[in-house]
Amino acid sequence: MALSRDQIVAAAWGILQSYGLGDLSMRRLAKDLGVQPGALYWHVANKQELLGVLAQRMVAPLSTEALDDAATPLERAAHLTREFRSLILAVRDGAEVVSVAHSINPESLSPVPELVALSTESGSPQGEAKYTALTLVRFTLGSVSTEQTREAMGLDTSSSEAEFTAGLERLLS
Amino acid sequence: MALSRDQIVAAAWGILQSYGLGDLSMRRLAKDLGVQPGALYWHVANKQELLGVLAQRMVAPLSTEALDDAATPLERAAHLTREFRSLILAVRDGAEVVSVAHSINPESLSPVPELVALSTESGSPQGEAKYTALTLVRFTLGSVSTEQTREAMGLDTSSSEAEFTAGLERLLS
DNA sequence: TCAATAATTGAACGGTGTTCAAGAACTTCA
DNA sequence: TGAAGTTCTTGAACACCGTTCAATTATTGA
Repeated sequence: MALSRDQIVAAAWGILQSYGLGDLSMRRLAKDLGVQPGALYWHVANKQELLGVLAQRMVAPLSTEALDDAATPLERAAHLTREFRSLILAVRDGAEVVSVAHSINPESLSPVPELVALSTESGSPQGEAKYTALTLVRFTLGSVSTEQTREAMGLDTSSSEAEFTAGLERLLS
Repeated sequence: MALSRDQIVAAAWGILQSYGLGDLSMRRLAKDLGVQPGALYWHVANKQELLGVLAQRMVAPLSTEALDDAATPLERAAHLTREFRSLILAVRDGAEVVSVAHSINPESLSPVPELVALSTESGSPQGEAKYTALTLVRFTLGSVSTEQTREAMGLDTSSSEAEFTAGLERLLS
């Protein structure tokens, strides 16, 4: 069967999930697909583009997140941020990958647009809402980055969740 | 003259400052010092250890930061966090380097201990103070990481300072 | 069937961190 | 001074990395 872009992305996703960014090389990817490394470059411009796709895939569930209308915008923002943390935490080196994607496109990558909407809905002026969203996302990325670095080094991460929750509460009060 | 650990650190600092983490390879470092790469490993265990020393060097000015007694603890915390941002922002890829060091030793790397002290001084309970400090540092690292990634890609960074200031104010109110 | 297009190979370019036997350069002590 | 011991450096190798590109093979449409 012919190689396809989707196949490459799927294989890359698998390696990232199971072995981490350190093992996700173009050569390893090619070997897993039974192909020479050069073949990948017909379907994908470079490694960074591939990582961008993986980042989008990681946060994709957020845009279809069920928005419980019973909850207040503030509660929904908290829930969305928690969900964001869970999604990137579940993929090895997820924070590193999403961090670059966020940097390139801070205002359009989930959950920033959703958080801006919620913050506006709860009464913030336009500019303020944007700042709130960016602060939430950058704090979360910083936190998960620390947690995953420690995980990769075999250090204790038992306090990570409490630290994240404390920060989230400070930011949403 | 004999090669020394300090000499290696100094040369590494120079490369990081002027050319960034991408150019800071053990081979490049050896070449700059007029030595074979293997020689470095007599003085330094590995590259990561070296980066740890560079991270400490970057935040070192914070521990001797003049603490203006006229200001409130809250104002001093804000000032210290701003200073932290400036220091890592001034070194190329500074956020990336300091982020790893912070992850390995979250509670002893500056400015965390200093921020804990200030937060306690201003009336926070022990546990709360720690959370405040960690949140401030992780938000700052997330912010500067974004800013430096954009810088390295030639993207606009003119809104970075305002975004940081907005987040800082939310966290210290 | 033949030409055009799409996709893949194989090889190379110029790197990377790290290890280690061998040797050189100093020190110490007789 | 000379031998022994320690400290430091070399040179080569190992096992990788992202990316490019001419040549080649598959596939498709006429």
